Amino acid sequence: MKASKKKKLEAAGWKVGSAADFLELSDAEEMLVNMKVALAKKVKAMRQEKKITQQQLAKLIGSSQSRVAKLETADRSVSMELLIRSLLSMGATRAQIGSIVGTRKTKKVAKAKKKKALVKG
Amino acid sequence: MKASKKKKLEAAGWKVGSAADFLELSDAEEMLVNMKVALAKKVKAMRQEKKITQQQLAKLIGSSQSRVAKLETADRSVSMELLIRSLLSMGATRAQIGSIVGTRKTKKVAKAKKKKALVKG
DNA sequence: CAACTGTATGTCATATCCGACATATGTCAA
DNA sequence: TTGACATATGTCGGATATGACATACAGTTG
Repeated sequence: MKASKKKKLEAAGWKVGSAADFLELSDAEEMLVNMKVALAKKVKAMRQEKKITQQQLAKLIGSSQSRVAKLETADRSVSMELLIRSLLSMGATRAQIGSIVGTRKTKKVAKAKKKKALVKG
Repeated sequence: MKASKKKKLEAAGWKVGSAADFLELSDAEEMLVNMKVALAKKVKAMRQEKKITQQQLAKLIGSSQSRVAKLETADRSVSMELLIRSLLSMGATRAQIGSIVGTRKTKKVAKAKKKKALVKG
């Protein structure tokens, strides 16, 4: 978080910690979730492009249809690892995956959510 | 795997399956490992650039020195998730991480390892 | 309507990953 | 040498992710 913003928030009565504080963590957490959602969408897109069912993809990656469904909906029980493994198994290149990971989709709601996450001091 | 290469291998007496075969999986696995190693190196590089100890980084990400050590050596017990989370906690951008994920480091040993992984038919 | 296909959701036992701790190794200075 | 500090390695109980299964839901076809 920028120092100017932090000062403003503190002046408004918000409790803002240091380095490992709530906000920073939630920032990282949010980015992680966004990455997962982006990867999940790619899994679904690639599968549909290949015209195969979740069942078939499941077999391809040695898993089950239900887990593939969770993968594509970015369920909280799925790891980054499995998402990437799935993409690789469908033939995605590291460059493609890197592009997804590195491309931030601008979201308008971000700010509102962030404010909610703050703790009134 | 390219069709030409597959044909060659089969002619030489190697058993080569289809889509979900051993080779493809081990390819994905190898890429995954390579990604992890690249991310691990970045964790170490960023930490050293910030001139902080593993202990301090551990505190920053809510972990322990031993786990940070494993992180930086790409121990098999560390997940992609934790690697990325650590980078984000140190202030890495999605673009930076995406670049690491997407950049393949050419390795000469790859071919030899691949041949070893084949199953004589 | 029923029957079928594809996808989503909930649950569970087990496998994997986690932080934490002890301890080893390595380096440098007193 | 001893001590202090940074990093690596092994282990362990608890937390989380896993594949598998049942089942619900949504289309489509007959």
